[in-house]
Amino acid sequence: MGKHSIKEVAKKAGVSISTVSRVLNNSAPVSEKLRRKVEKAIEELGYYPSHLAKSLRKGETGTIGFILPDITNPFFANIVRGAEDYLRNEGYNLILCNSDQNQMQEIELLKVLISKNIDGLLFTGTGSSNPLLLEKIQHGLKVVFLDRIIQGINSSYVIIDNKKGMNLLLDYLIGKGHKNFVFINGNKETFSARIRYETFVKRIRTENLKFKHYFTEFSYEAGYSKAKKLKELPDVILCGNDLIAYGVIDALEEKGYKVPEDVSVTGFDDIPFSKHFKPPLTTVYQPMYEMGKKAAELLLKIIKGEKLINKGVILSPQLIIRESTKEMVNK
Amino acid sequence: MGKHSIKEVAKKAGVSISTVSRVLNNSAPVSEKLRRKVEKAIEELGYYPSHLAKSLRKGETGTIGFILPDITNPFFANIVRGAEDYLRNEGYNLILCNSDQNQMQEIELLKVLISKNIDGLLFTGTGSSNPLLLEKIQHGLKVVFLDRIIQGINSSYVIIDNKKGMNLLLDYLIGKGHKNFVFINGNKETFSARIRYETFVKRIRTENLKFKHYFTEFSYEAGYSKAKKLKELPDVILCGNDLIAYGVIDALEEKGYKVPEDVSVTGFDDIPFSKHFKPPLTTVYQPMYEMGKKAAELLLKIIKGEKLINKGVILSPQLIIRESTKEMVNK
DNA sequence: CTGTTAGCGCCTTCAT
DNA sequence: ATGAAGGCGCTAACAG
Repeated sequence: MGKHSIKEVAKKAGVSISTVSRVLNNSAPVSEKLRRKVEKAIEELGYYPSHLAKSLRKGETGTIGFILPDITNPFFANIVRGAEDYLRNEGYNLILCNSDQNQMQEIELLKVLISKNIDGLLFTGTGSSNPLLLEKIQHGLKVVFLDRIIQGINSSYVIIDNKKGMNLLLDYLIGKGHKNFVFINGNKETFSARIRYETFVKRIRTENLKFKHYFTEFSYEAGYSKAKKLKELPDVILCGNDLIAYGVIDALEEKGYKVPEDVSVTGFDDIPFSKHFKPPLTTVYQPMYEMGKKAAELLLKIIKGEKLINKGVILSPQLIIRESTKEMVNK
Repeated sequence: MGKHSIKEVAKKAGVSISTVSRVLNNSAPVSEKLRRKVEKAIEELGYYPSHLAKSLRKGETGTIGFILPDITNPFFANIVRGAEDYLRNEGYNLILCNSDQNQMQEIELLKVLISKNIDGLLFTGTGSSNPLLLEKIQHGLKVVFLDRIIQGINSSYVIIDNKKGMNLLLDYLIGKGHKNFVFINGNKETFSARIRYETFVKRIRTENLKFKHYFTEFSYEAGYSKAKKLKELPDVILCGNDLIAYGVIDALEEKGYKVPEDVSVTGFDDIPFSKHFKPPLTTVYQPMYEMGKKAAELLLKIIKGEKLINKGVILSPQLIIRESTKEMVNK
């Protein structure tokens, strides 16, 4: 593809390569005459500068890595979109990596990305500590944690206020008379799952209500199989995310129960499809696109060495009441 | 982050840089003694080779570009997952770019990716011709078109048999007694939309049935607003993809119609949520993950210069009958 | 088997 | 304002 180097341009224009470089980057004054010659040569050759060589020289690649569990989950897809839009506008590209929450995988990916000299990393991983990542951060790797923080790593992050989200949900549910709770949560190691768990238990206890809690996985299948095994129905089943809720509802209906008549079900995330689910899902909205965008913004600031006012951003969730929950009549 | 070069390793190990390079790449025999020294030095320094420098030297970056309309659409997210899984396994990374079907954007993205020396490109763009892309291909850029072919560009591709998909759907619908059709299709410029359109019209005409056809966009909103404006109801509304169908059904229900009692509605793609939609969507399944995987596979073969048996891959769609369609009783 | 050397394409002093 | 030269980190001849 029109593989030309700055050298050829220089030759064709009858100038030195430094002059070409100067007009290319406007890094120093160049006489009108030479500038025109160079521009003409560039035009005729269809020359593009090699970002690669520039990267090697300058130590910046203009690419950001993004390690996340699974792009197939709309929650992450929307986050990625927010990040990519912002980065693209700022002249950066995104290398996307699916980790399936597998720490080994995360480490491999991290090695590759670093060896490709990414300028920074967006990281949505498991919550367990990650020694390699920790080390790299200490050695200067720029990273913003997205949606999930890792214990023992002091770095920038963009998360939502999980405590608030859970309490919003509980306020509503308790207000509607629910007294007996089951919480089918996501992965135990995941930051947000833990926070929500703690908030949930604390609140339920102070209110003196009944509950059961299970850590599973953030997937449709996990919700489905857990719900299949449920012996008795509570007033409401809280789910770690919308995907789990989908699985739970499907399983429940297969067992002959009606949602919300027989049991209320709630999700978490409000991915775009939850509005169209049968029944439309009561859930907690997370500003996914904005999370991605804010994280990208923050990362770029860090890369550019700006003094940060806030090293972390905490976004607000929002309660979305739809039709998978009901008012408890008596009890 | 532990910025060490091969030079430092060489120095520390007391050997030449070529020896280091040799043990790194196993590119030539090295005595056990030196090898051990080098390995020790690498270990102690925490050295990683710079993929960047290697890329510059070898002219290969081990990264693939993927230009697609919108990762937020599960259809593409699943394709991407298939591609990324395969590529990661083969030691490649994916740079993800959302184009929003905007040709200007596509061209900008293409320029950036080329200047970053991608080894190949996965492209899901508009159907209109793209002069820059055409030129780059002629100059040796390796690309595989995914889901959509561009007129006048002779390159490799992975698509599904849209004709078959449409006919499967029509077989079923006609068999169930539907006689009056509306087709709310996606973007006019899109390859698959055009093929389906042609197949549809041809078939409906030979069967001597009634129809109307509209090109819109592949989105929920497009389906919603088009359905809102529909004056009279046909027996069935075919939709260009599942997203459009979601919008159509929602609009219909807001107008007080029931699906499928008052009108059948079908989608196309079978994204994972269509099974859970209210009502569960009758649609045409496309093997998304496999499409991405196959495309990645094909691209890598091309990059490695293998002689191809098939320059294109056509995958088979599958009719998925659920509850958004019905048997017509009389008429 | 091992070391020296010449670039890959670019930016950046340093002279002029 | 312009050019020459060095080097970013690496691989691939080429000697020895």
